[in-house]
Amino acid sequence: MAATETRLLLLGTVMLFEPVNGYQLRRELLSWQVEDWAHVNPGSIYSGLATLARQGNLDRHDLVDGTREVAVYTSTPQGREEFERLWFAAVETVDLLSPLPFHTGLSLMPLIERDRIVKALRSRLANLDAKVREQLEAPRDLGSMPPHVGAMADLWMGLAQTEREWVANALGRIDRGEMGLAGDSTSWEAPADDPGWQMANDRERYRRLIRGR
Amino acid sequence: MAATETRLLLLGTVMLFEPVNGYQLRRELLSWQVEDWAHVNPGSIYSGLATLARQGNLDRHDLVDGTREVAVYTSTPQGREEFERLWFAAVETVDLLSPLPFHTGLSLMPLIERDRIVKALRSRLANLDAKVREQLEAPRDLGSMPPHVGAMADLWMGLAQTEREWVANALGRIDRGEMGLAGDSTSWEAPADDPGWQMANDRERYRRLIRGR
DNA sequence: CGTGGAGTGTTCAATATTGAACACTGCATG
DNA sequence: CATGCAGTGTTCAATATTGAACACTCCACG
Repeated sequence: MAATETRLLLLGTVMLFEPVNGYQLRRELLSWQVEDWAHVNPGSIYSGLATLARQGNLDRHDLVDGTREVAVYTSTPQGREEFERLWFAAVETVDLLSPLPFHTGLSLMPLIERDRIVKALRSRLANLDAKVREQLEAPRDLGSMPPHVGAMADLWMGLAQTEREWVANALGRIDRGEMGLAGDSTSWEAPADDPGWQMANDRERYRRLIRGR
Repeated sequence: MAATETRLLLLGTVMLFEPVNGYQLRRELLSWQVEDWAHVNPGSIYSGLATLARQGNLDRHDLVDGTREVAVYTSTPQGREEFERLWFAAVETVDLLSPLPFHTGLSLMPLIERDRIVKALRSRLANLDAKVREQLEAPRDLGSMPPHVGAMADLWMGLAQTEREWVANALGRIDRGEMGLAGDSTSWEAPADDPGWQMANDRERYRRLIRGR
């Protein structure tokens, strides 16, 4: 779990679906096609959850569900604070060659208050600008570096520019209430055919089992 | 060494500077500011070299340099083949959320023949186009996904577009012989003040020591 | 000359990651 | 009602990664 985005992702997903077991998380993340970007294979989910529990960011409940034993996780207050911290770091920190934390953060936006999202994105915008300026003003020892290195720097600048525009645009959309965030006038609702009802059932049962101990 | 870009980077850097020891590699990579992107801390260099040696991609020579023992590495024929394989995979494979293999590949361009670079970049261009088309034609269940997910897809498209243009442009530059690659009419030369002479000395000494065993 | 700080070169224990494999429950099929 | 196959939920040994710490040399400075 060196890659802090695994922490962020697991903590966030638990918060979205708690109480929840490892397999449900795996299924959910697969359905987000997260495996395409984050590197979450079954093993790292379970060990990541264990680590987060050991650190006091999650509570582990060993339930007996019917005949079956199942390990179900819920977030702790400390875990929710940790999530906020990680989320801010992921969204504010610019590293164009490791975009995963940022993308992970974006995908977990709904867990953060609207005002704080705006604050974090504005901060990212500033950081992007700073990095671009830094790059432009760098003592471009032209001639001292091979041409392909210069070309790579161009690519980097292009990516920074693209992201900058996207962030600015996103801030506009949020401002106009178009991002479906909590507190927007027209907050987004999941469609009615409801593919997640199964998990909602489990969740309710888990909740009762936790209470009844 | 799950991240295959560490393999690629180490193998390539050894090929650039062989015979070379772990510390020299570390210094060189630091000077490329590689630690900013790839995650190479001292430990992973040494264990990565050990792994590559165990697999027969590198030879390890335990030399006595003056009074000091030093572990010096050279590439094997198998290692050079492996490098080509890894390089092609890194440059051809499009994963916009893990740009490191591509960047690592770009930084090691000088180790690859010009024609093969062109081939790989053309292939990447095709793969980028394919992914973009796929994304556009995806059954955009508009309304079935929260708006922030759609916004993330927009970001992804923008990045793909930016990279596409850069690759097309780079192909043009290579074609006009502006990239300083081996075989270009005006191949690029390091400036004369020669910051690498120290390593060149060590290299020569290591070569003699290896021969004299 | 000793004392210490910077540079060189490497190891190592603690931790994380990988993905194959396990164990179990339905349940459909011949 | 065996057989096997898809789904559920988790563990584990092998491997990789981390970064602090080690051991050494060189050299400057009081």
